[in-house]
Amino acid sequence: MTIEVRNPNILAALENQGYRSTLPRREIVENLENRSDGFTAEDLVRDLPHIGRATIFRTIKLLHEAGIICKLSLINGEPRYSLAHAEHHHHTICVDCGAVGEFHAGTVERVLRLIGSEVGGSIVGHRIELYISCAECSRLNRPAPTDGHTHVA
Amino acid sequence: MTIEVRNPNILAALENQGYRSTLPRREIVENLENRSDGFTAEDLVRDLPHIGRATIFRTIKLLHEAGIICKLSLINGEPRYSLAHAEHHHHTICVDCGAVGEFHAGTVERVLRLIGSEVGGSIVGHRIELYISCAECSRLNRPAPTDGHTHVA
DNA sequence: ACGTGTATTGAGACAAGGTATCTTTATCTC
DNA sequence: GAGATAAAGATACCTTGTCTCAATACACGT
Repeated sequence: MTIEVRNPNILAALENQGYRSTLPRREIVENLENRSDGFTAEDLVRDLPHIGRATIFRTIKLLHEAGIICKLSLINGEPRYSLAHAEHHHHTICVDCGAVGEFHAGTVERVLRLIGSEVGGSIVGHRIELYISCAECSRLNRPAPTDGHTHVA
Repeated sequence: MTIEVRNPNILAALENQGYRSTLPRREIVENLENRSDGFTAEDLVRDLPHIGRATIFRTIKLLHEAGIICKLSLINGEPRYSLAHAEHHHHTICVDCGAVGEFHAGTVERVLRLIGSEVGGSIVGHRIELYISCAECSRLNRPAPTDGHTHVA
């Protein structure tokens, strides 16, 4: 059985790190590449029913550790995954349709570094998520309500 | 049975919103006020074994919705809760000891608002978490390693 | 102080997301 | 192709919550 992988870079990256190129991994990577929005582990489980649940989760973890996919959380904390396109970035997440975008802002990084130096100790990392109602959704829907507590910019 | 509540404001806030002041709620609020670090729901379940699990979770949800506690996520996504001290703020979380701090940075808010306007649509909210090794932990431990993927400032 | 309506509780089943274990299978290397 | 070993599949289990429903406890009017 042959699976056509549009972008072999991901598999190559895994192989360079000593991982084997197996059929389930190829199928999962192929499935990932055909997605534009954020997805859940269950999405993959449903799409690839002949692949075991554990393998799906193991592969997601692998890809996450390799920096190939990002794990992000919706406004209510639900997890979502998304293919990483840039090196260092953060995400905009549409609360209505779930579309995920990437952005990078040097200013924000600088300010966080400054804050880190003020509190002492050392900075390990940071997480920034910007929840939006995307252009299309906010045109269609009435303006999305805030939850009253989430930090609205 | 009388429970001494150091800070009656929290209960008052709930009562003002139409909620009853029950014994379990008083006990949970009291327990919360004696904590400085982030805590899990299971911490409360363990500390207050005579209160039902469901009630612990229901009360946490209630307090969260009322803006009295914040829900935040560790670097690996595990949930933690923390008493809110300021109105609008974000958190520093020590990856070694779990200590939670608050900060506010107008610059970051402004930049995020700007980014939101660039992507179109409307901003619903944002989440910012700054993972650190706090002053004490980074003095004791060898410098905390990064996970290689988390966005290091 | 005392019923009474209703919010809340407790117990336990259930759900989502994920990990551990253990046997079998598939890859890679020679 | 054979052999060592990584990885897969099945399944049990874990964590963090949520739902249901009967029993209880608040708060309010009198």
